[in-house]
Amino acid sequence: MPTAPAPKPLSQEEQAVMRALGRIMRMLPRMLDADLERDQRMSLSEYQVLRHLSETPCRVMRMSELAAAADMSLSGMTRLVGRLESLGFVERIRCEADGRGANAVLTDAGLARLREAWPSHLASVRRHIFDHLGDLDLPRLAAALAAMTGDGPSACDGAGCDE
Amino acid sequence: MPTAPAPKPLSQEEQAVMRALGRIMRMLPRMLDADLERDQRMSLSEYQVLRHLSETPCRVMRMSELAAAADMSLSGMTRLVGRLESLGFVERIRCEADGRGANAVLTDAGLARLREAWPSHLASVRRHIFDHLGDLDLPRLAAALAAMTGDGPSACDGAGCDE
DNA sequence: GACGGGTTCTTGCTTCGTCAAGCAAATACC
DNA sequence: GGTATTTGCTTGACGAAGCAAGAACCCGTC
Repeated sequence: MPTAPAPKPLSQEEQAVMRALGRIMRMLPRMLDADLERDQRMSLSEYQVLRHLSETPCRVMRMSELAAAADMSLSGMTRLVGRLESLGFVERIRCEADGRGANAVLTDAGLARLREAWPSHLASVRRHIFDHLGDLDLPRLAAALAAMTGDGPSACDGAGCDE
Repeated sequence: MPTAPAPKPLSQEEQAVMRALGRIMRMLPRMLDADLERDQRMSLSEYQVLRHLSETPCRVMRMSELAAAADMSLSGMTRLVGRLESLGFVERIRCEADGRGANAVLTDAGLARLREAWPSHLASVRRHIFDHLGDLDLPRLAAALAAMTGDGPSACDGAGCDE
């Protein structure tokens, strides 16, 4: 719809939400990333990849899975895994069943690195996020946030899902 | 704290919040930006600069103000305003009172462009965000979100503040 | 008046991530 | 089997944004 017919403007309350959301979108990633970079010499995206791999049965994931899990393009993931590979944290091995596919495997060094970075990142998350949230109704907040990205209110609530 | 002493891990509920928050951080900006790019051939950051300028008394802001308002580095803003200037939407004029300073001024063309893009962006915001939020308690949500970026719960709630 | 220290912005370089194009393996169809 | 299409990943070219260093300027002191 190139020239939409002017939907109704945001209410005061909606504007407040947008203002806060804007800051979240722009600053939270940078704050978490900066902490990790400063304390652990690791970028947030690198950390996420290691984490995703570590949470998988055999510490293996296809490149495409990894890209989807990290909400990144495949080419972006190629480069990111390339960096991690050159650091020795990940190995890329061709998929036996499908010669086109590549599996990213978390190495022991990679797992060690993740375990090393984990407390620092956790502290950062607590400091920036949960410390300010008080006694808020977290499930309700999570549902509201999840709704915004199209994830239905359900997804995987109760039990252990993949992350 | 390079090697923090293992703070307590996230609870199930906290993990759910983080998961949702992660997706918000990574996807919301991209979705809003993609919509604006597709429908209006304008990036979200360009839009924000035009909006900030339009909400100011004389459609003028110092570069540094603008950078702070957009949570961007000054150098990033220099380049962004450079682009907008070359499009004719902004003019950069040296500050009379302070020869170092530069004022970014929104041109008539820039204001027109903003007004043109506005409905589309508003629709995008409604579609991606508020349409999924149902009858949620918006002030409470806004407060929770604002808390995460260090903005105290107060800031400027009631009356007309600068944005 | 000019010197030094602190602003304010700009510029050079680097990094990250995207898109578009390419290559190779797999699959579908004849 | 042999050709055509699709899929999975990588590569090339590029844009956006950051940092660090530079340039232009203000201001207080001598």
